[in-house]
Amino acid sequence: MASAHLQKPAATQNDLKAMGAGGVRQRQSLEARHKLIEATIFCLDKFGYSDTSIARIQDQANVSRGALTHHFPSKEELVIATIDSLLEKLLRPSLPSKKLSQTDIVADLRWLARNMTGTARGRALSEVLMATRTDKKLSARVSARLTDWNTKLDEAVVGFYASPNGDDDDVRQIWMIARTFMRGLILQQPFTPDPAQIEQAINRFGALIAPYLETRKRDGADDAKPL
Amino acid sequence: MASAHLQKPAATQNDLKAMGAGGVRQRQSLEARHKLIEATIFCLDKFGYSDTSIARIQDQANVSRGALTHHFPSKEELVIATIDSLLEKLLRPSLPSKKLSQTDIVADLRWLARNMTGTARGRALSEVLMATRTDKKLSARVSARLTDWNTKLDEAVVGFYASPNGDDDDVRQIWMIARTFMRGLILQQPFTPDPAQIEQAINRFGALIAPYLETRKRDGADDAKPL
DNA sequence: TCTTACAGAACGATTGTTCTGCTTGTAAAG
DNA sequence: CTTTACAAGCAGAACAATCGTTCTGTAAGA
Repeated sequence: MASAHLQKPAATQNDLKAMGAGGVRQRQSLEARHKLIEATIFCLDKFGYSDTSIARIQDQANVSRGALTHHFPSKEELVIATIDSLLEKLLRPSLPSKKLSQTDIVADLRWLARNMTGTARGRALSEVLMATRTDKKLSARVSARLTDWNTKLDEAVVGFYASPNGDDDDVRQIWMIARTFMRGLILQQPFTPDPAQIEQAINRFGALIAPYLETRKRDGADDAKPL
Repeated sequence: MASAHLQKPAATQNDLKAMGAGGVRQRQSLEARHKLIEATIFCLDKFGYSDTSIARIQDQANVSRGALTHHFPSKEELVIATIDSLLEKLLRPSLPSKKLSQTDIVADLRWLARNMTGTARGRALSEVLMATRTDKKLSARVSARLTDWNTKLDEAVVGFYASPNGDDDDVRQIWMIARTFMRGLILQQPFTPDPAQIEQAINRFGALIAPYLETRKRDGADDAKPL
């Protein structure tokens, strides 16, 4: 029989905060898992997917090799748990200070760009996305999660924006294009090292799609911000 | 003193054709280099950057280990030569059958998408681009080539397209955005596996930028097609 | 004759995984 | 409330496999 923690989803900060009690054992376990996932994200961002080795991760996490293999019996498990963590955090970014602008779509796009290319989490996700292209084993295990996540995102987006012609599908498509453009920035950066030029391109892109979007009247929960 | 072939640029098909004569020795050398570079591109596309090892490349190229290390004393040299080859071919795509449409910008964009995400060369380039983000040694050696290539591309683009308001810089920016979007498609694909949806997004993106571009009257050489 | 082109063994370093042992929280039995 | 048994959590050695590089030796064109 598999141990309990292996069937649990990835440990997150929320989880850690949520369970102040609940057993010393379980708490330590979740803490270790969390540390390892954070270390993996750090390494993916700093060293890239190919140079993110088990040794480097356990080094960064200050965790013994035995502890690592105990929580994640294979590297694949660790990567998948990391992806889960990345997706969850990217879907519910905790930005209590800066809410949706609701008026300036270009400003929202800038926030989106910063979230996807200007943070370690965003870059780490890009690294694993690139890896899933060729790693079929990994792809088989995460593709469902990715498409699900994308669908959830679409729903969230439609909750925030509307099309002038009332077509929700067009809103979804426009934002899918926006996300694609943002992801492309990571691959375009080697060609265009000047940050100012990148920023101008983001603004210009925002101007291109702004006519086809309008913010929807908010009528309730404001816990999430769409990517 | 370094050997002559190390100072030469990457061997290309053009080079091979150009020098039918020129010494058996040099010819064999260029041929081996070409085979190795092509094998590297194949492996980058099929296995990804992290799983593209020397052993796999020499296996794919049907070349001995000694030959490989002779032509490329380090893996970095091979990767750089491969990048050079990729950039050159992508700047001068030999498409004698299908010339620039000159009228349908969306069709040109589709061609661009196919070239960047639908070919082994395009995907291989994406792999190394992702690698340069974290591999500082590699980045230091290729960043100048990439920015130069980008500039050349801008010039070519301006030769083909114009802005309705006459601002060439705007043409450059629009096409830079287009290239960025295309690159993003590779990273977006795991989220959107449906090819039809991708194609629709490409068409929609084309419609977004088409109003800001018009084809320039061609007045001469039609050897190159801009990316 | 001498350098280029190649063949292939050998190298230490590092990869991810498996294994054995030890500590300790925890829950059931007394 | 103790005691006891057992699994969870963890430490670290050992593993074969593979990584990229370096080396020595051979064949052949210039």
